Amino acid sequence: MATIRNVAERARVSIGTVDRVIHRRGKVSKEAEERVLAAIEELGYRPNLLARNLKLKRTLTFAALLPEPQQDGGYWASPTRGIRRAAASLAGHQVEVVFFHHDRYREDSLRESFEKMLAAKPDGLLIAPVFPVACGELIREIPARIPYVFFDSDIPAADRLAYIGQDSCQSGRLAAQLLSMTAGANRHLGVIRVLPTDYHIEERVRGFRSFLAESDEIRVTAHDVNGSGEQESFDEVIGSILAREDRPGGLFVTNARTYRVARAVRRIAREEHRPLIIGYDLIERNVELLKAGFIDFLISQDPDQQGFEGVQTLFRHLALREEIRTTIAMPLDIVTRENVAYYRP
Amino acid sequence: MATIRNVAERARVSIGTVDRVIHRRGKVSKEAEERVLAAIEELGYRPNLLARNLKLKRTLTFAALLPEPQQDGGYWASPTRGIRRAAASLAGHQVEVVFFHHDRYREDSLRESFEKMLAAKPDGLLIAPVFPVACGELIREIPARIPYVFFDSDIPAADRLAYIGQDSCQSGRLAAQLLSMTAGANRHLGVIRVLPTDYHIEERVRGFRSFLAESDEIRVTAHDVNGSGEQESFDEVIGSILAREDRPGGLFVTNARTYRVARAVRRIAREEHRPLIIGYDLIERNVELLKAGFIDFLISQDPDQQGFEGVQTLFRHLALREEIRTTIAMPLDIVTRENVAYYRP
DNA sequence: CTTGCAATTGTGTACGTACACAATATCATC
DNA sequence: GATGATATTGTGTACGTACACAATTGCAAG
Repeated sequence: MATIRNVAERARVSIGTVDRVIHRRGKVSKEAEERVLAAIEELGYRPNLLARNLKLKRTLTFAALLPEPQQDGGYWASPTRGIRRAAASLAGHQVEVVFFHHDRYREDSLRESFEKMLAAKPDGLLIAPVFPVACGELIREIPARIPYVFFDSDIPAADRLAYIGQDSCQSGRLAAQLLSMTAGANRHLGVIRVLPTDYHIEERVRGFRSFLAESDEIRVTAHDVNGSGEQESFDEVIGSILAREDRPGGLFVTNARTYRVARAVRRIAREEHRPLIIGYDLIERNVELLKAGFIDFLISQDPDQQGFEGVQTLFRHLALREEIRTTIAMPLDIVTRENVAYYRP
Repeated sequence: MATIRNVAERARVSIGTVDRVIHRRGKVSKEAEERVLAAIEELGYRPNLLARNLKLKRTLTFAALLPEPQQDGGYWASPTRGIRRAAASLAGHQVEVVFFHHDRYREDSLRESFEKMLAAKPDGLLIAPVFPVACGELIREIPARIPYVFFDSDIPAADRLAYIGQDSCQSGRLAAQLLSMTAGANRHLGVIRVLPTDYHIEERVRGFRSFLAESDEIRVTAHDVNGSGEQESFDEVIGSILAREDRPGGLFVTNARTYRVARAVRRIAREEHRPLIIGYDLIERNVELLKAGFIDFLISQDPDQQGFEGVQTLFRHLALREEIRTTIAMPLDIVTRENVAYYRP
């Protein structure tokens, strides 16, 4: 394995010059720089990370800003775990992560956590921008030298290092495909839109409709239900859907509250006549009902992995100075009773 | 973080003595040793692996033993890529991987590559044991100090460091679930067993049957076809299946040759009456037919990731001295036309 | 041909560890 | 007490890198 010294010898300069070229610290003549770059290329030189990190003895501190882990049915525990996992695997590289959680439904809580996060002077940020508008403002306060990565949701206009997450529209298409294949003779599907709506929910619905628009024969009806309300409100909406003459053969639930729809269906519909149910996210209550056979499909976007990749991305950028792709899409995992055991929540 | 020097100061000895205690190299008085051990304990000293490995200047060489990349429709290119990817990402840690490919259908070719591999004196092995019996014999030749990891297939009796791969039986169950959900009113499913059969194929069929055994009403018929034969032999078998009075509503193809079944079906069946087709592996020809709508589902086990994880596992064991889980199951990815873009082949 | 100054290049040290080798302590023997 | 042998302990160097600082070069002005 070539060392900086080998490069220096081949380029007929000292290791100091090679070092300056590698770190773009200037003060190098054009000829020397060219020879060094050529030598690096020819020898396939890669800096020895052991030696580099040993010398730097640097501790990189990343800050993660996301909702409280237990919110949204424990959904946010997943990226939290992924971030922890990444931090542990990079511990040998002196990487540390500090968490700043906030209330997912209170904007002032986000602002407060955001300020605290900046006050901690981290080397990189990992942000789940659940309030797109507020976040869009706040990120202007981030000093230019601090790179930040979005996960879960995106703000494309922002000067982010990367976005890691889902393709909501495509996941809606996928749901439509699965339901139209499994609904059998029944050519009517229902969409349960859980309020308050957000970007993901709208995109999912859009994708769902766009897929079905291509097939002529399937009809879609949409139904709104208040997500933060009591179970009764779900029972009511589901009850009215199931009471229709043309009851749908499948229901598409647009977010993680799928378990509430499934519970309502379980209570109201006779087992052999229940509609298929497809929803989102491997939160505990959804998985339970999937295993029990009351939910048929869950679409997951490996939120654990999103957190993991986020930390890795910051690390690769800051410690390894790698080029970073700006969008990293997670697979659209289709999870059923039979493969649920192989997916991380 | 405490260093060996801190320990030496606290124990009132030189770092040389501490070093001798740590490595149990003797030549240390009882009193000194006691003081050193106490100091290590009190300071919570852990050797810095960066510095250790830097000093030892150890280059880890891993050897990968697997079939030629282009075999099985290019299937083996995937783990090859994953292994390369891991090697690249660990290049800074002085990790190198050497490939030893063999002919997937010739046992003597395996033996030959195996000997070459051992002759290269690698620090760790990554093996796809496609000939379980022959492999079971050959691994006895591996010196005890060289750890090895299996991927793709397993030999549980072997003293492997880890197995990374698929749960074939469960994937069969998953296929059965998907087909029974999508086959609609038709309560008859077909299994296409591609010869020569192997462990995976048998397990997949077993899982498929075990799922359907739990439901009373679905009937299964199995059909054998020679995988290495001409397309005509496929056409013939499929033709006879489709000519039956009770033609199946779905076909389960037990390995990567799914594209051949799909082609036969395309040629013979009228589009609106074709059975659903579910098969395995994101090889090029399968993906093409999935996108074109002639295959409905492909089950994938991220073979790229299997290779990647294999290298990472060896690295973590040898360089970081981590504890290793002995079985690492890949997710059973369900791939359709609508989410295929998000999966690596 | 100096001198002064900027541009460029080279050198030394430290990071924490492993190990060879030098240095010192201990102790029996004469 | 001197000698030598052995047990114990301390020191120096190297691993490959980053960076501060020293040294050298080039070049225009005097």
